Amino acid sequence: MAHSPRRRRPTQVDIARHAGVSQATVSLVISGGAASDQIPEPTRLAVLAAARQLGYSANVAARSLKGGRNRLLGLYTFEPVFPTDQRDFYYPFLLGVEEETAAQGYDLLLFSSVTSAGDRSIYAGGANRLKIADGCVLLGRSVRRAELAALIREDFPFVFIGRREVDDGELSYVAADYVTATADLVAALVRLGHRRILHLRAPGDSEPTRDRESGYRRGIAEAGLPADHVLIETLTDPADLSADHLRAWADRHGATALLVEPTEDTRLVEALEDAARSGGLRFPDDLSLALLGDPPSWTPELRDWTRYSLPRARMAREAVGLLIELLDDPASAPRQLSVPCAFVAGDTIGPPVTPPVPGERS
Amino acid sequence: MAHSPRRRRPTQVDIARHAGVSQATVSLVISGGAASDQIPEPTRLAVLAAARQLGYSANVAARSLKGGRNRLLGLYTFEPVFPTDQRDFYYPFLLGVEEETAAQGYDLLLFSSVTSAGDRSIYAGGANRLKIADGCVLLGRSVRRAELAALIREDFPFVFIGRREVDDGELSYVAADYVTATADLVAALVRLGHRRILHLRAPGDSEPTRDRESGYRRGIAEAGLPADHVLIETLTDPADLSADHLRAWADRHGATALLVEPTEDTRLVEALEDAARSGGLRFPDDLSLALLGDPPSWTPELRDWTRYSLPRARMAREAVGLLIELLDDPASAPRQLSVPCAFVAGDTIGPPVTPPVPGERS
DNA sequence: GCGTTCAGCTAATACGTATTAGAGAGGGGG
DNA sequence: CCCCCTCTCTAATACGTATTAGCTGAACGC
Repeated sequence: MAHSPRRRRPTQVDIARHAGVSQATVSLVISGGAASDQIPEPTRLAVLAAARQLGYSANVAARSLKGGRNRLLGLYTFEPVFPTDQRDFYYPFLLGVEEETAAQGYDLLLFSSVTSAGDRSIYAGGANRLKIADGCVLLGRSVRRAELAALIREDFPFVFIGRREVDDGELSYVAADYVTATADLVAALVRLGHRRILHLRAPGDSEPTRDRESGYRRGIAEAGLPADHVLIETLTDPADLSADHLRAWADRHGATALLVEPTEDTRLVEALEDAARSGGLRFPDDLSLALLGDPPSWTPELRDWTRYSLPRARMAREAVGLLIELLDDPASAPRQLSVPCAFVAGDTIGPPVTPPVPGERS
Repeated sequence: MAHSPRRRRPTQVDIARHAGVSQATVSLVISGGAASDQIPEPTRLAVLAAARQLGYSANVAARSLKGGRNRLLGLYTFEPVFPTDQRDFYYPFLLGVEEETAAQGYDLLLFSSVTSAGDRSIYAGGANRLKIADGCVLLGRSVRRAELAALIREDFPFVFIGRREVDDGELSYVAADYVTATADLVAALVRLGHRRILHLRAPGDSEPTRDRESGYRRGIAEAGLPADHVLIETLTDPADLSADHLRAWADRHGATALLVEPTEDTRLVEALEDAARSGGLRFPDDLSLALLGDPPSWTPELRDWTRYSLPRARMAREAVGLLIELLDDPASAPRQLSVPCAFVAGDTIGPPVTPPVPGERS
């Protein structure tokens, strides 16, 4: 079968010609929700019939150029989400965003393309790609602050999943309350009798890491423990989580419990599983250990880690809801939402086994 | 902080005024890769300086309005993919589509919104929603043929993942070769000594189901078995897969092996697991059983089913590649790709245990 | 018969960019 | 002095839609 050269997409002008009306009328019928009432039924039907017959669909570019809406929400991630071992971490967010977007009657645009320069940037080719969407949900740890600031300057509506700060102004976000959740975890350990609790934090100073540290410090302070009980180490490489290494760290600080900030990939928890299995380190028999967040995988874990759990799907849905509120009221100021983390009791903490260092406050 | 009323973004006109040139010159400098050489250095630099100073970024909508393309590929699924237990089945497709789309420098638009009418239709509001994208990958079992036909009539570029047929013309698809894979599975069973092999097929007559049945029939025929050895039952409800029911079916047909077409949700395989566990039915000790496709979950299975496996990620990537070829050469005819399934040996088939029915051809 | 009102439509325009034809200046060759 | 060429830049236009001001004809009141 000979294949016809691709026809030009029908425009409102084509429909107008076909239905014997003007382009303006077509526009009113097709998209003018309010003004559409003023068009009498016969005309409306004629236009719609012509539209259907010609296979019309609006040109997004033209529509958004004009300032109209596309009923498109974007999802932009600062890290590649899909084909890595990080996907298990990000997938629940994606799920939530997708679900709520659909529920609100929007379609979802995944900004995934890497530019020719190999640069995964919002501003590619001097243009803000996100602008095709009405608004955007942002996600990811390795934020490029400059781009965030530029988005704010441009007044582009977006919501970050996770607390983010920029010098140049406020932004909207939906964040998990790491501070309270971490402080609560410290309190739980103190109640069990722990006094020296080591916090293994991630390198860098992204907000999630900072918030966990704040929560840890607050927990220590609220337990009435002295300042020299603030024990923090930075975990640069998950490979350092060998059983021997963990024991050495605990001994050095006299710690009986560990609070570990998990990574978004699978390596950290795998290292822990390995320390327990082949390293002979038992939780909580030798050491209490709690995770400051979810193990990355959403598949059943080998261990039931004591931890708190981010309500990822809920955060995502809230973010979409917030974004749509921003869209509906463009004059509104940036807003911040905080959602609590869920405590998961697990089975990796218990009473301290190493006796407290002599001379320590009870 | 008071929030400024949304500022107007600087445009090329603003830059032009600022730099004392025309808008056309600005356009040439900013985006005219080739023509940019013809602009003398001082002018170029002046324009770029002005652009930087004003914080210019190009308006995508305007750009793509002019050019026609949005560098957007769509993904439309005929069933809701995300929030159901079908997601494990569809997720690998999504993964592959996303990956290849990104690799090709496109962004991915997920058509997920349900229209106001509650109708999950391509044609909503008298318009073809898909047209927002340059082209579209389609996916799903419960195809609405009429819509497919309409897409073909409109010359909208799309590729289906899975073999589909429409009366009105040809369409492009990337399909798994169910026929060969199923025939091969029959041959494997025959080699083990099976003669009476029961095929449990899904209800309905979608292409995947038809292809599996064709493969089954071909396998029986190629093994030189007579026509009365073609044993087919339709499995309406996965709950019918109880151990008792399976035994009854096998007895009625004198079958020693079962070929089961899996569903896209988790119920079927769960029923099988259950038949084995609480129903005391052992594979392959009591009965050989192979799946005509993947168990739905991509998480580790309890049983290692003998089966063939669709190369879902690869099919998805091929579909995207094919779609982009269609876009690059609009005059090209629809194309069909077939990819082989991978045989997974598993541990649920073995020699027949019930002795062959007397009088049967060896 | 004249003004008024109203429904039902259209003409015109703006949105920001890319592209093309060509204007204007300057110079060199005949 | 004229022709032609090059170099640098600009005016004009198209892209498809949304929106607004306003046109037309009919109905109505007085």
